[in-house]
Amino acid sequence: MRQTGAVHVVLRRDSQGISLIPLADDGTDLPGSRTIVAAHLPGVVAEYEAEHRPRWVWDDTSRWYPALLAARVRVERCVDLRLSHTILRNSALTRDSDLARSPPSDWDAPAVVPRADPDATLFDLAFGSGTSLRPASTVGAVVSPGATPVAPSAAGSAGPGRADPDVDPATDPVLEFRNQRAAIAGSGASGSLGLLLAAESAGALIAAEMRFAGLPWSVERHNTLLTDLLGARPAPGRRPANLEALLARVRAELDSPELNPDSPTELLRALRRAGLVVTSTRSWDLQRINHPAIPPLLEFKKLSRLLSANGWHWVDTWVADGRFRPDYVPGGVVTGRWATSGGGALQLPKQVRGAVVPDAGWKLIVADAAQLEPRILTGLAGDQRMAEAGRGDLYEGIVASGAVATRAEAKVAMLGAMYGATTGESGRLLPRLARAYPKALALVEAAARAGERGEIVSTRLGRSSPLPGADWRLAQRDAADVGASEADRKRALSHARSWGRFTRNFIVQGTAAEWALCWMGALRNRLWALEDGSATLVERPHLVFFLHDEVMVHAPAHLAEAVATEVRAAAEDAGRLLFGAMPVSFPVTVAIVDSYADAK
DNA sequence: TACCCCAGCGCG
DNA sequence: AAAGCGCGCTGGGGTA
Repeated sequence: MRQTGAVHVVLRRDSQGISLIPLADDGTDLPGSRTIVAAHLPGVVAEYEAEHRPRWVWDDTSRWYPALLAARVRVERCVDLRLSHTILRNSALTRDSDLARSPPSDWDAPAVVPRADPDATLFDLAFGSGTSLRPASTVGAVVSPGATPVAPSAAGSAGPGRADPDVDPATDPVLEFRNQRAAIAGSGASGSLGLLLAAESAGALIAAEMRFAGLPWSVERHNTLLTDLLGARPAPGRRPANLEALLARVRAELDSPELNPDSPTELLRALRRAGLVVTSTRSWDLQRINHPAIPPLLEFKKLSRLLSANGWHWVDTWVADGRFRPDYVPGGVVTGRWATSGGGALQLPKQVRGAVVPDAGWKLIVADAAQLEPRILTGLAGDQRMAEAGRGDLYEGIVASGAVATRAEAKVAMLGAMYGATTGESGRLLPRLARAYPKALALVEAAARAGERGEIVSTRLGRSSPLPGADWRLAQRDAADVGASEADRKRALSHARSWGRFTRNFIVQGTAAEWALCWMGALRNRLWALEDGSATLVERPHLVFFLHDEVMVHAPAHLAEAVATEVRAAAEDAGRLLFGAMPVSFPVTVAIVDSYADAK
């Protein structure tokens, strides 16, 4: 890999514009620091990117990167200081660092996502600091124009990072970067932590790029789909015809002409008045009841859900120019999984996936990591026998080993092991799984016991679970008191067990999230390398969707097979990155399709 | 009016 | 033949 010039370049908003501050790996100053006006940033970043391929260091990817992408500038790598800070703040590996011992700061606050402001320019949204960078200064004199660098200061810890008296030390990315490098260096696990932070930061780039590119969405197909199921789009405030008809049947059968089925209490009352024994209005519970009102009611619930969650209003709000652009939130879940904000991108029902279609001449490549979490557990535990069972279909392999009789049993038992099932079929099968795969089961059991004691557990790369909350500790304390009642002890035990199920799952879900980040990061690099030339991100094969253990690439049709190959290769990359020589396999199913609905 | 919580259901 | 993890969103229903 070509590596000239600075390894890291910090971007910092200063009173005079934006400073670019080159730093060595350990955070010490390198020559070449300069300050530019915000409007020049994309051009300057593009220059650096072409010449030095630095790792950009910034406070929030979601704040800097969208405007760069809008200016057709893609960066190869970055350090997202806020996401990194959160990991280092909580990791057991860095618990003795200055960073972890310092009081909460601005770096612990959630990212400030710039909200749409009709009067703000693109650059205000991305780079405006609110005080030091109002439009007047943006259009003013260039502080340090073009390629003329500001005179470099001598290398040392007190260089450009403190040169600007207007920079608040509490939010200075240079100081924060140095703190983080020190925490990593002192952790004794700089390899895995470094990989984790690189993967997390790559994820932040991908999240911004996926939002920029958008998920190809056919409003027309979506409308057809809705109309077939619900009837034509109704006037505002009215129900579609099919829904209205179903509701009429339900009301008639329950003899409740005014019934609002969206109100659980009202519905429960109506069902009881009709002589039914019900304690909830959940579809799953209602299914078992034999009454003529139930089938239309279940159908109504299903379609009503579609209408409210992904109906015409949803399309109007979230789909524009043939693209669905959700707000991805990397690290939004404690386990390290992504969350989304708005649009419900991680809950796209199968019902509407037919509306996800590629552009003309393009394909969607949909890939799914098969049985990811059990395989992650295999690697975490170093369970050779489970690795052996997982050479093909893992569940069939478990059956072949003689542990259980059917594939369905193997699946239920594995889920129970990872979630902490105690009763039912899953709980019943667990001992048999434990006999066949003692190493794997011992690992999740140990994580559960740690959680029950209120301790922290960590993923493969070093993301640690939070401590239980105040009410949890209170419950344990009350139960330990001499005057504790039986109810107190039961409550404490229930809390403890519950937290144990969380920590049990945390190590698996969290390590799976790390695997997925490595998979996507590797895939992103591989996709970029597929084509040369000046084509921008969305003119090349690019990621458009991510769903925990599933990715989607939008690519020109002639490259679809090549993309499929890279997707598989990237999965192998991820397995090696996390588990090294451990022979655990991560097969992926890949579908090249003209609609998301046609994948698996 | 604004906000919070719950029930229910979608996804992995 | 169904209880065990992690989420976000909607509509109802309550409170301030």
